[in-house]
Amino acid sequence: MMLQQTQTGTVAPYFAAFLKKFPDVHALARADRQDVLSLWAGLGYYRRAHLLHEAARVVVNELAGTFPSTVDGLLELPGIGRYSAGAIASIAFDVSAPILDGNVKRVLSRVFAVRESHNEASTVARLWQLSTTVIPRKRCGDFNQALMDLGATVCKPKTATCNACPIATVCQAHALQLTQEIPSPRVRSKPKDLHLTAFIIKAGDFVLLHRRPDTGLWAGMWELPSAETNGSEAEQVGDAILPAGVRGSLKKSESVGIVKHQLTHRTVRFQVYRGHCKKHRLPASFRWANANDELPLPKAFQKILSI
DNA sequence: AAAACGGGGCT
DNA sequence: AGCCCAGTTTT
Repeated sequence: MMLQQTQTGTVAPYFAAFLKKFPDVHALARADRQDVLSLWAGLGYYRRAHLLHEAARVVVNELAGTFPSTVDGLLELPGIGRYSAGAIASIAFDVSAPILDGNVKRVLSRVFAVRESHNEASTVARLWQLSTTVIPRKRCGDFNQALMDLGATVCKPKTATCNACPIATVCQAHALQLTQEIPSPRVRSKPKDLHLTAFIIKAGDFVLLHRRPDTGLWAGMWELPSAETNGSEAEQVGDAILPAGVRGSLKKSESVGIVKHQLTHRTVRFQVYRGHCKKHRLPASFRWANANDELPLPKAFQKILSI
């Protein structure tokens, strides 16, 4: 689940910490979601953490702790789609199932000289078909992993090293000198601008944090109190989002500048303000947090707090 | 069919 | 500054 759209090198330390805390499916199933999110903090695509937690609960509560071993059974679990079901079935259970991830798409496109864009659903369907046809009868899991590793280490997007490729002799793109042209570039939408005003409100060693809703960007994660600005004055933003007690005793807050944070579909620009006050009782969605609390905080807010 | 969903590695 | 990464779910 962590590896979905995330490189293995990035995942490794998160995976180690996660398994140390939750050694098996039972430990994960009875965990608090906040603790699951804390170990996911910084990894991104936080819905994956929620879905994995749900999947663990299904395995324990509805499947008597036994993990599904078929593609169809795996597809029933939250957060497991066609790729993950095929990968788990073939690698863990030696089922002859195809996979199609970013690496395999690129490798198969080149080997079979598929020039159509991966944006087209029909192209992806064709690649799934090809992935099915190339599966061997034995050691299909090893074969699938080899396909992915070939894409990750040899048949790379920009610098394919065909002279080091074990299957260059059967690669149609190589024969036709089309390796650089395949796959054709993906059409991508431009990142949209998101302007947020964020407040660093401190009370001694504590900082005011707010829990985000369970939907949308950074769902269920904690944040510095913030809101979309849309041209309105930061002071009004503060009036709108800060708890009344905090607002009343807030010493003059001052701007500490702009923090830019780049996401795939958003360019987030934080206008950051700093202020301090005494600790107050807070509404349920707020907390006075210190370093020991380990609340799940997205990278964007980790960055702001490290200023 | 398209959008939403993070963050970082690599060129 | 782009492009991509062991994709899935929701709209």
